[in-house]
Amino acid sequence: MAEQTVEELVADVFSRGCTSREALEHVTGKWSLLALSALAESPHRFGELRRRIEGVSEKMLAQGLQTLERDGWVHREVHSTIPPHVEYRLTGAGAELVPHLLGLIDFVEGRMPAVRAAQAAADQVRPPR
Amino acid sequence: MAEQTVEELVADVFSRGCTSREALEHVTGKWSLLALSALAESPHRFGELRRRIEGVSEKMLAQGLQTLERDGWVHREVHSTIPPHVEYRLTGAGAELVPHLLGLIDFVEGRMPAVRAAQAAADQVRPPR
DNA sequence: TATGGCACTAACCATTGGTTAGTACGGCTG
DNA sequence: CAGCCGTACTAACCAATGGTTAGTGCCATA
Repeated sequence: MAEQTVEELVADVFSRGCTSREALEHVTGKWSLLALSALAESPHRFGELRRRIEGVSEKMLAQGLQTLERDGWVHREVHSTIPPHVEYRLTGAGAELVPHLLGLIDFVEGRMPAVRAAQAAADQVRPPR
Repeated sequence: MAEQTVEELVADVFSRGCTSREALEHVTGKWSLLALSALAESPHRFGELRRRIEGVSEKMLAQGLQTLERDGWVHREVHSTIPPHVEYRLTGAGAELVPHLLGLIDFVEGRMPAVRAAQAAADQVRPPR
C-alpha cells in the first residue's frame, strides 16, 4: 500500500486513491440517481426533470446534471431559443449504467417492509438519539 | 400527487415521500457501500473494516455501520471481552443486496477510462471553476 | 510509567446541501 | 402599461453533514 500503481488507481475501490470512488459517488448521489432513472424513461428538459423528481431544487438538479454530463453519462443539448431549451438524454454509457441503478432501486424498494421492520426492532432495543 | 397512499410511500423513488429514498441513500453512501463490499468478502471486526477501507475514519465507519445495522443489512455481534470485540457480518438481506452493489462498482470501475476521457473532453470545452 | 490494542463517542471546524433571490427575453393577461 | 409566466440556470447565505482530533476504560507489554 506504500506505493500505488496506475492499475490500483483504477481498479480497487478499497484504495484511497481509487478514482472510481468519486465516479461512484457521482452516480449514486441522491439526486443524480433519480435524474438517471428519469432519463432512463425518456430524454427530458430541465424543467421536466425538476417536476418528475419531487423534492429536488433547481440548484441541486443543475449541479447533479452538470456532474453527470462531465462524467459522460448524460448528454446535454442546448437549443438557442427564448425561452431557453435544454434537453438531457442518456449517453451510450449512461444507458448501460442505468440498468444497474434500476436493479438496485427495485431491490431496495422491494425490501422496504423488511427494512422498516428491522428499524422498528432496532429502535426498540436501542432508541435513536 | 396531492394525496399519497401507502403504496406510493413504498414504491416510487420519484416521490418526495418515498421512504426507500432514505434506505437507498444509506446503502449507496460513500463509506457504507465500501463496508458492505468488504463484508461480502467475509465477516470483519471493526478494526479490520477500518484497515480494509482506506481513508475511512472511525467516526464515519461507526456511523455507517450503525445505519446499516439499523436497516437490517448488517448484523453486529458484541463479545464482552477486554479489549472490546465487535464483529460485523451481512444479514441474509445484506447478502442479497450486495451483488447489486458489486455489479454497479464493477461496472463503474470498468468504465473509468471512458469517464476520464469524458471529463477531459468536458474540461476542455468548459474548464471547471 | 507510557504505549498499544479495541470500538466507539464528544467537540469542533470544513465542506456540501438546501433555500431564496436574481438573471434575460418574449408572450400573455388584467 | 405593469406584472406574471415560462425557461434554465447561478449567486448569496444559512443549515446540515462530513471529517479531524481528542478522549474513554481496561488489560498487557516494554
